[in-house]
Amino acid sequence: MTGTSPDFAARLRSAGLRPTRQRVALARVLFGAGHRHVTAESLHAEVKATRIPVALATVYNALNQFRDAGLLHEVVVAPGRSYFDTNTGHHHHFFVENDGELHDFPADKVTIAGLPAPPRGTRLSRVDVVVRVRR
Amino acid sequence: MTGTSPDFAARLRSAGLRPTRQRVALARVLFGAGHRHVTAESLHAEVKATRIPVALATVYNALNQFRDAGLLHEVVVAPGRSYFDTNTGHHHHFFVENDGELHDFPADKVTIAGLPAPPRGTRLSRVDVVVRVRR
DNA sequence: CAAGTACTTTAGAATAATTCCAAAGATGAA
DNA sequence: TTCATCTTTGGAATTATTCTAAAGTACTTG
Repeated sequence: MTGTSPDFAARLRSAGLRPTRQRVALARVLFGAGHRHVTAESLHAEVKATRIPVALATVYNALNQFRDAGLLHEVVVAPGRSYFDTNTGHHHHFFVENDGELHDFPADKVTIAGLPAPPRGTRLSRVDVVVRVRR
Repeated sequence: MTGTSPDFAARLRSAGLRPTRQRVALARVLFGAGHRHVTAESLHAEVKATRIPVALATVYNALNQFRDAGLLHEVVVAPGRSYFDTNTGHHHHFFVENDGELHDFPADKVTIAGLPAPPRGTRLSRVDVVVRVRR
């Protein structure tokens, strides 16, 4: 073999999470290929297909833990729906309003000038740009 | 009197909405003073205080209709919570992550350069910038 | 490697936000 | 006024998410 298959257990461990059977299964689905956008529901459906039993509550737990550990970013674009993005690098989103699709685009070409200073007593956490489009 | 008090009924009518007792009451609360950010729940509480009976379902109906009519903008910043903004002009938001507070800032000073073209088959609807801050 | 402890998972109940529903009520055109 | 149409309403239904307590699993220590 040329490429070593990523060691998800180690990755979880170094994020401070025990590499349990279900967390590893979830990590494999999430981080096994390119960047992904998932909802708890969609991820649950995917992981169930791998024949490893994972409860929906566990998916929610894991997503929140992964996010807290910096393995995922949470993106809120539509009421009542949270997306989790495996791309934790600096980037922004296209959101297709018709069907709820989400696409990344890199932030490195984007310049935002003229932002006002944060309200007093607050410090900047991050700037999210959502470009809403319609079909 | 110098300034005529705004005619909410007329405003609703010209938005294509029947000026019912409850819609007028809601419009009065929403548009009576400066710009507002409300949730269905908070608006419901406010309008109840005016002694005009309005069901929560009606508040949801009205907010959606007002939004569809262009009288309000919907802002989604936190999972499971939608804010409606009476400021329909071009502007962006500060979102204080700790307490869910939302503040407007005008878009006229803000320049965003280097945005990629919308995905094929879509046209731009609008660009939302959310500056997330923490206390 | 046996044990114990702390952390996890689980199913289902609980909560929260929002929408749906069918019946009762209000509005505006004629 | 009359009536057809649009609205409101309370409560049930739905959807997304979190909570809970019991059962299971992982890591540490001896």
